[in-house]
Amino acid sequence: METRRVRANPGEGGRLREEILAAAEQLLEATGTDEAVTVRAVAKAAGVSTPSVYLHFADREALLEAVCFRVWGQLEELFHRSRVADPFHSLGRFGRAYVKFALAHPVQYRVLLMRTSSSENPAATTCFRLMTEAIATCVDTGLMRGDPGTLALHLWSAAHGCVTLLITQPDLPWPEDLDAFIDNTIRMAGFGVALQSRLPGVRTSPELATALDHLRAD
Amino acid sequence: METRRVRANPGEGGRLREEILAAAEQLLEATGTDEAVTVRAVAKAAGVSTPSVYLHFADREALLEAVCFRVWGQLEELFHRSRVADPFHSLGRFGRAYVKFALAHPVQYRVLLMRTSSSENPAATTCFRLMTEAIATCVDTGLMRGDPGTLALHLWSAAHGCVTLLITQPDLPWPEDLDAFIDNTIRMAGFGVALQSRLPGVRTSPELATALDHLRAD
DNA sequence: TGTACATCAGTGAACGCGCGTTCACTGATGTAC
DNA sequence: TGTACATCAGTGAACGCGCGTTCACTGATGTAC
Repeated sequence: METRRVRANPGEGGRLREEILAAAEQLLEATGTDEAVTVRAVAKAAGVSTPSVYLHFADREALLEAVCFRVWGQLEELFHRSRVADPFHSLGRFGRAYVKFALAHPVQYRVLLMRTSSSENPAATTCFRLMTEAIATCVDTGLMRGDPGTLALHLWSAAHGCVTLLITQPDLPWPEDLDAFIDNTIRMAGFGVALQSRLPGVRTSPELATALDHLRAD
Repeated sequence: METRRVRANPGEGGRLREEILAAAEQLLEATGTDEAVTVRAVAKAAGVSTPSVYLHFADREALLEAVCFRVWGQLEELFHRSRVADPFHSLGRFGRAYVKFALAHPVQYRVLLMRTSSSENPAATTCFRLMTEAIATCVDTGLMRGDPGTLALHLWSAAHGCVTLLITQPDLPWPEDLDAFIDNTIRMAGFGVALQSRLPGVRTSPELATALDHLRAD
């Protein structure tokens, strides 16, 4: 940013805040790591002196969180748009949307959900709520059994594991058709949760094979 | 460590290496974060000057990796001991062992599997191999269908997701009986993988409900 | 219309910190003669 | 048995760095009289 910044007039101080956020986000996505988001680097990228950042953010951590939440807000709307009539189908669409959203914003995902948050974590809370709402409708129809919150944690584990393995271990032998893999991960979780609540005692292959054989009746 | 260190004689220089590793591991587990494992802190904890660390480790990163691999080596033997005759039952035992091992060493797990490793990651490679071997026997018996490697990635995603969510988001409303939750996560993954490969077209509740109804024949 | 003043967005310079790493050195031990 | 020397585990002091953060300050704008 070599062009001379135009100073904001009194009353429009919030303008710089947006410029700082944009610069920080760009820096975050360009470097791929939050370590690059130093107060100095952000200020430089925004074409402003370092102390100016402190006019709008209490400290580095507050800036970093604000940047990550900026994109996170879109997730809720994404879930809304994914909703369809059938609850199980909806659940699958939520899961796929979640994974793809996370993979589209890997650094933000890392900051928000892969660090131990010191205080309460609104990102995690939002995720949990969305997952729970989605699964509650499946429980209502009798398709699944048990506490929606706990079932949601199961489903979320699967989606979260898929995302985080993909992000941090790109060198693993991932299948070529990644969309299909994600799809199957979500289906695995959905099927697994449904089936598991109906076969509480099953632990061995013969028992499971017998149970699954009944499905061939179709 | 206030007691005066006894200097190693020529030929037994490797002794300090072990003492440094032990000190670093203790530091890692006591603080709960790898950020606390600085060269200076480790040297101090080992009762030795800072440059001495460089006699045995190329740099800080090499030290950190060595510390984490120290405990990781136990995982393979743990899998060996978990093996039982029935492959599906084995798979479940592997999964539970994996999750519990990871939760017993959360900081090492974080360093080895929750950071993007610059070079090849032996920890991830080992995990993948163990999972694939375990699932291959299930495929051999016809219980599951598909590429063992890909199925292993599905299973691993579920276990990994469960571990990482538990580690990084302890404030979520986890069920009181955590053992049962872990157990169900693993069963969900196992059931899910098996069922998913047999019902490739299912996407909606009515279809799944019909399929599951057949299981009630037992 | 002109002027003194209050407001406040933004700055330059500096503080202090802990870090990874390097360098020339020490000094106890084992060994060759 | 005594002595000179090579070996090598371990050290003290320092270098340079980038960081987060603070402080006293500037200077353009809007406003009251």
